[in-house]
Amino acid sequence: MTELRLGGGRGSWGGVGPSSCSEVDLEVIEEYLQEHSLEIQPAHTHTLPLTNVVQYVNSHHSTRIIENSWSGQHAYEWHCGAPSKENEAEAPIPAWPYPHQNQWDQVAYPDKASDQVYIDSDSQSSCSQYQEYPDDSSPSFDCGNKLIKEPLLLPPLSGKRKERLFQFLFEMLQTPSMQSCIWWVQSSLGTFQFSSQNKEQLAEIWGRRKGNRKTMTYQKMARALRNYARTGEIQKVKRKLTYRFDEKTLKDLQGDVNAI
DNA sequence: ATTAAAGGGAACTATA
DNA sequence: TTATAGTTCCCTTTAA
Repeated sequence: MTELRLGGGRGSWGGVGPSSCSEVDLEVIEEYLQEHSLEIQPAHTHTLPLTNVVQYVNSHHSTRIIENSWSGQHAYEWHCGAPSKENEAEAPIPAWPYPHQNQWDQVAYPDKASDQVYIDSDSQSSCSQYQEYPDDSSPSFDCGNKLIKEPLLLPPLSGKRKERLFQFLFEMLQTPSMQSCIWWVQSSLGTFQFSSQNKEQLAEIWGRRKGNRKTMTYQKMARALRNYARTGEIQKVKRKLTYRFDEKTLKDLQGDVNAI
């Protein structure tokens, strides 16, 4: 009971290490991003610092919704019935976060993920509500690659309105490389789902982007998500790790993205 | 019975 | 200074 508490809060800062779980993965990813930093810059970024590449992209790319759907029809169904591998096979390294080349601009999504990646699959989800569940352990991407560090670590620009959580999630949903962490269940309805295996990594990215003192966890991120139930941006749906953007929110987000 | 996920109160931080 | 939007902690409940 001798935890050092600084800043009057509950958190102890200064010695807080990163969460144990995915530290290695993040390092790898960050390195990867670093290597590709130059590729990221060009087309859309003008003179924006890397820090904001994603944010910039977020508001300037066109909407291409990648949707992973699944066959479950009831809450929790896929967890037990569907060929979920979540309990055993951990997804490799979650694909990583950065929209390396603003890919969704006119994307042909990565072959590797094509098994379960659909472009704007609303058009494909005509027959039943949900079709396929994403294979959580799928995307093979370049697991061994490294990703950029800066975008994840630099503090956000001051003076700029910080990105909100629901915007971040929407952005991640458009990011092919994030498919192993989050995917559309049904994009037309704004329903999306987190990966049981990789949700923590997504949360970490969020935390880093926000420049939080401590490592963000899914639990904490979900707490923020629950606040949206009050304000309406996102509602929880009765299915494991599944949420839904409010209609208006979804429209706004899509609008932002299309208003290039 | 165990565990992961969900839910929410309360205090706190950072920013506009 | 106040409001907003989380963040952090912690505890309880629910469901598989």
